[in-house]
Amino acid sequence: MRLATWNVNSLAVRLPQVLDWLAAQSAANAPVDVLALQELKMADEKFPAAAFTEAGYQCQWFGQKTYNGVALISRTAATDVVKNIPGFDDEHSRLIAGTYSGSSGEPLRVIGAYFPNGQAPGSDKFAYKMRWLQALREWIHTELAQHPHLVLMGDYNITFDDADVWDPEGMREAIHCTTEERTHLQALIDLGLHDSVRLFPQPEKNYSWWDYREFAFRRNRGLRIDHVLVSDALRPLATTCAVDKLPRKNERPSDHAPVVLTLDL
DNA sequence: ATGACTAAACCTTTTAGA
Repeated sequence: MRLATWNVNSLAVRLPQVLDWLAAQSAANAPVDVLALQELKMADEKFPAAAFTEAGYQCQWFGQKTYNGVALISRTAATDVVKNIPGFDDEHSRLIAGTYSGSSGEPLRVIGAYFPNGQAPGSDKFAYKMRWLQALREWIHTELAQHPHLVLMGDYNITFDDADVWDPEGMREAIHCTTEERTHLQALIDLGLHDSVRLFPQPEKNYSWWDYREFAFRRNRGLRIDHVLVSDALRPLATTCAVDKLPRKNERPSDHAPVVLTLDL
């Protein structure tokens, strides 16, 4: 199975690129089984379900006007779909989960999430990010008990460490790099999850997001903030995980690139 | 330069992203 996450920064703008990318994966004999999208920035009634259906995919989506919004695009149908963190009252559409079947029928829980940005340490938005992270950890704890094969992927808006930051000195304790955010990320890891990208050899300065300004992509001034976390039971089944920088070279690209995981499942 | 670019909406200006 191949799973991917991609913050598309407006699905209305990026739909052709998403369809092209999915088709290119299939053409390379590496079809994507589940693609988690973030930042749809569209109300549910505007979601282009027909375009995905015509391309051979099923969809679950949870959008909102202007901001946020997440979806799961898949070859097979999802069951037990959950939207947002149960028990956490949230005005934003940030999380969607579904259960899929592996090649031998074993269930795989897939959670796609758009973590809050947090704006700046000390801000109201930062406090919301911390509350959201706490609620996520508590819910993932219960999810892991029910679903040993679990993938939590999306735009985390958090770097693990200096290796994920193009300018670690300049961004010391800045948003996406604070100790408080990284402590929450580590708390997720401590539930029994693994950073798939770090399970495999990677290029130097391996990022998933680059600012639109100042030719940041061309200069590879980026951050690794899009992550694919796999559960303990899935870890031995992971065979590759990498950032696909190709779509970031498109005309009118998203500022994020997809991250793709391959599983022996 | 709390800027630079992109996207959406209350659209020639503001809000948000990261």
